Amino acid sequence: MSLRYALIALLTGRPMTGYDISKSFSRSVSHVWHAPDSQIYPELNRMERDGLLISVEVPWGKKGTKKEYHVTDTGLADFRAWMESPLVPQRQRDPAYLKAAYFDFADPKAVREQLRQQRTYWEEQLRMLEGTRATLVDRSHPTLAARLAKLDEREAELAVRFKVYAYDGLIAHARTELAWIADGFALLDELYDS
Amino acid sequence: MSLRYALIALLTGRPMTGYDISKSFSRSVSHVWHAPDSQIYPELNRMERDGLLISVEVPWGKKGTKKEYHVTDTGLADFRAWMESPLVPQRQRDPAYLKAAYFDFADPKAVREQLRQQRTYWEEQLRMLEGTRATLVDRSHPTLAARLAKLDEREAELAVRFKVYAYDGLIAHARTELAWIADGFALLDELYDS
DNA sequence: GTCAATTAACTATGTCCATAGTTAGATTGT
DNA sequence: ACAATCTAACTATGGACATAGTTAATTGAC
Repeated sequence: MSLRYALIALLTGRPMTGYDISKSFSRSVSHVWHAPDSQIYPELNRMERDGLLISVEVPWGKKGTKKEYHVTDTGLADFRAWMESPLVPQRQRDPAYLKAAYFDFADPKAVREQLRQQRTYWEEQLRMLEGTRATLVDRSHPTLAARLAKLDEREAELAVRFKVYAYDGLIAHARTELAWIADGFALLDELYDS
Repeated sequence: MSLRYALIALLTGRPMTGYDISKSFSRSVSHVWHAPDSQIYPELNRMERDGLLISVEVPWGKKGTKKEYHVTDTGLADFRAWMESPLVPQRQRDPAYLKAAYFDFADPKAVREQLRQQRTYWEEQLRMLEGTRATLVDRSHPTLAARLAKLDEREAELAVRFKVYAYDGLIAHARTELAWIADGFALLDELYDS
């Protein structure tokens, strides 16, 4: 159900086509919530059916048209209701921890290689998160900027601070993963090399 | 596909019935990997069909029987292959971060209440993780103890250290969440109260 | 002028996962 | 004696999600 609210959240910034949304998801939104096209398009249709969004046909080139989705009052009310509803804690389901608990079943070289890949992945994540965080702070992030244009300074301040707060959480998470990976290398050195 | 390997991992400790496994999952295993009955039983059947496990009918009481699942050599080889295969990074899909990014849409009181609930949840998680970690270190954890009985001291040391390592990662994760939640309270104080 | 890349909007299939049951024998407490 | 609880092994249904396509118009590069 969270995809629905991720979509409303994104569309509060500015109206978008399914394609725009898909691109946003594969760029910055996926840091907070990942979804592929095959989930986005059907969900947009269901949301329009449920009255949370309305689509407006907009011409595109000479013959083409595209559908721009706008959040309705119902959609916004639904979003606020969800925002104030209790959070369902996520179940643990990260294969990295499962594997780590059984590293003794694998060859140390293969383990080291996996840790290197994990480190590369999280370093890249961290770099991207810090990059996006900076565009939030200086208000140059495109979707955020569109939303801020509709708000007064006090509201804009709140919107920016909470987005930065969310990114700070993601950044802390990435740093924690990297520290854990570094501990993993140290543990391998201790157990297999010396 | 990771459920399959979580099941083999668990069964390397000792043979178990589906019911034993289900109980283990709702106790300690769910820290590393969560799964309900409705996933466990069908997956055990598929794994037996695929030759990764064999089930042995064991009498239970006067008339009843139960099926005890054992890991086959094929199953163990499959597990080792998975352990050495590259890890697929998990996509971000935690509603907590999505919500945090849009806290300005919710009433500050409702936000505070959610942060309190999150804090309670993660404090409880942390308490349980630290409790289980202690039973790993002193080797009193039942499933681990069963597995250690089959290993020599060197192998046992490795098995224990990697399990503790995995739990240390989970504990660090829980602490990071708690620190982020504390930052959330501080941010609310700054933005709404003073 | 044409060819590749991009924009747009999907669909199809299968697995994963959550919620909520069911059926039946065994054990324990009173 | 019998009720409550536990052990055991499921099933049914629907939604979430991944992977991998399809079709067609538009725009930009050479």
